Amino acid sequence: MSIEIYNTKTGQKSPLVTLEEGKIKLYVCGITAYDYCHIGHARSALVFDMIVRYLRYRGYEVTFIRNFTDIDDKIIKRAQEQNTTCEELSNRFITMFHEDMASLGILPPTIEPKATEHLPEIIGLIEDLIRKGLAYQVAADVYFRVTGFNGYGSLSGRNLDEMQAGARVSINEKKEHPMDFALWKGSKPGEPTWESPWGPGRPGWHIECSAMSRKYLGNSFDIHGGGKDLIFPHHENEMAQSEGATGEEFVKYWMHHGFVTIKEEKMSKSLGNFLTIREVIARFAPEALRLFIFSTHYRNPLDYSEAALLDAVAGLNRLYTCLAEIEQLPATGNDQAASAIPKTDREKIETIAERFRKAMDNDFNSAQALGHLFEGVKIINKIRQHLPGKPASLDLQLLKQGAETTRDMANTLGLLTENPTLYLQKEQGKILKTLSLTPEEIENAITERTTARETKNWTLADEIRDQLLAKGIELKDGPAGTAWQVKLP
RNA sequence: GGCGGCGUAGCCAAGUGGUAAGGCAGUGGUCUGCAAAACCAUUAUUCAGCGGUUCAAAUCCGCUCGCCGCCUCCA
Repeated sequence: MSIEIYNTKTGQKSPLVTLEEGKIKLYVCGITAYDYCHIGHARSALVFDMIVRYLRYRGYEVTFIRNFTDIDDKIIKRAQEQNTTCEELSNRFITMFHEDMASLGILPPTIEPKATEHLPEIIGLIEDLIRKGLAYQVAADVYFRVTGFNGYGSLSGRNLDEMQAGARVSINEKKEHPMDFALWKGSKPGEPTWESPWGPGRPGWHIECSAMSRKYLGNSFDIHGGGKDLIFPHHENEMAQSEGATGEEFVKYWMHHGFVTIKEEKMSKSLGNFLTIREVIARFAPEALRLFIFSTHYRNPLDYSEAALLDAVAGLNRLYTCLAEIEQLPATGNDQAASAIPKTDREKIETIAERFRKAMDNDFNSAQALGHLFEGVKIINKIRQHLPGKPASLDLQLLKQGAETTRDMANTLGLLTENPTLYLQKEQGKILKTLSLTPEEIENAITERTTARETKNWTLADEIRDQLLAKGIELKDGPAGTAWQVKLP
C-alpha cells in the first residue's frame, strides 16, 4: 500500500508517486523573522516534522527545505520601531526560532535558506519572467502580469473576475491589472537595498520561495507545504512565477495544514490572541504539546485551551506509565507454560504497527494512528494486570514486543522518545519544585504517619495523608512501606 | 459578494456506503485498615435539522440552521 496525500490543488487524495523513486523533495514556507513564534507556528513545524519523520520511516530519502523570510515590510517596520537594522532583527528572531524548534524536538531541515542570501537567484528569475513577457517594470518596481499566465487561480480555485468582485483589492494605478503583484520593489530611503537591473530595491514577498526552491530542489519537486492561509496569495503567486518561468509543473502535491484557534478564533499576531511557544513549553512537556497537536488531523482546525493541554498531559502519562510498567516485568518467565492471552488480544497487539501505518498512510491521520496506540496500551495493561505469578515466557515476550512497537511507532511522530521511568520522574520533579514542600518534609510526615498507623491511629494517619494530598502529594501504602509521588495532572 | 471547510457522547476526536476507534472527565469494581495511584469495566439505537437515493448512510445528493477560514500581512 502506498501513502495517500490530500492535494490542495486537486482537492482530493491521491497516491504518493515521487518524481524520483524513493526520494522526496519537500519545501515548506517558514517564518517571517520579526517576532516570537506562537503555537500556530509550532503546529506548522510539528506537522511537517511528523511528515518528514514518517516519510523517512517509510523508507524515503527526504530533502527538506524550510526557508526564512528575512526581508519584508513587517521586518522593516519593526526594525525601525526598535531602532535596529533588519539584519539584526531577523537574525535575533531566527535564533529564537531555532531555540523554540530545539525545545520542541523538531528535526532540522536539510537546508534553511534565507531570502537575503539569494538575491542573484531572485534577480535572475525576475529577468526570466520579463523575458517571457510575464513581468513588466513600472518606475522602480517590477510586477508579475497575472493575465499572462493562464493557470492563475488554479491552486486556490478562484478566477480573476471573482477576485476583483471581492473589492478588497486596492487599486494601484501603476499596475496593469489589480491582481498583478510585486516581484521587485524599488526601495525607499533608509530601507535595505540591493542593486538590480531595475535600480536599487528589494524582492517582493513571493519571489524568494520560487527562487530558493528552484535552486535547491529544481524546477519541479514533490511536496510544497505551509499553513492554509498561504494558499492565496502566496502559493498561488509562487506557482505562477515558477511555472511561468520554467514552463514545468512546479509542485506535485500541495499540502496545507489548518490553524490553531483560541476560543474558535484564528490565533494570529494581528488579533493579538496568541501564546508563544516558550510560554507553553514553560508549563507543559514538549511531547504533551505534540500529542495535543497530533490528536486531530492536520488539516482540521485545532482549538487551544489549557484544558486541552492538560488532557494531552494525562494521555502522555498513560502512555509512558504503560511503558514503565512493562519495563518492570521479569526478564524470564515459564518456558513450559502455554499462553494465557486470548487470541483476539494477541492479534490486536501483533497488528499495532500495521494499523498505525495504515492510518498514517491515509494522509497522515495521526489522530487515528494514536487511537490505535492507545487501544494497544489498553490491551497491554489488561494483560499485564492479569499476569500470573510465573507468567509464560511467550506472554512476557508479547507484552514487551507490544510496548516496543508502541514506542517505535510513537517515535515516528516524535513521541515517547524519552526513557519512561525518567520521564515520569522528571514530570513529578518539575511539579515538586512548584510546591511549597521539600522531600524531607514529606518524608517526615510519612514517618509520623507510619507511627500512627502502627498504633492504629487511623484518624491521625488519614489526616496526615489528606494534608499531603491537598498539597499535591499522593501516598501509596504497599507491602514495603509507604511511597510517595507528586500528583500529575 | 466569491471560494473553501466544519457541525459525531459532558469535553476533545477518528470514522467517506455495511451497522459508531481512541483520549479526558464521570460512574462501578479490583487492591487497601480506609484511601490514593495503577488497572479493569462501563458511558451515543445514534452522528446539527428536514427531505431524497440505496437492500443498507454519520458517510452520497438537495435544502435549512449554526460556526469558522481565505479573498489584505499571516503558520
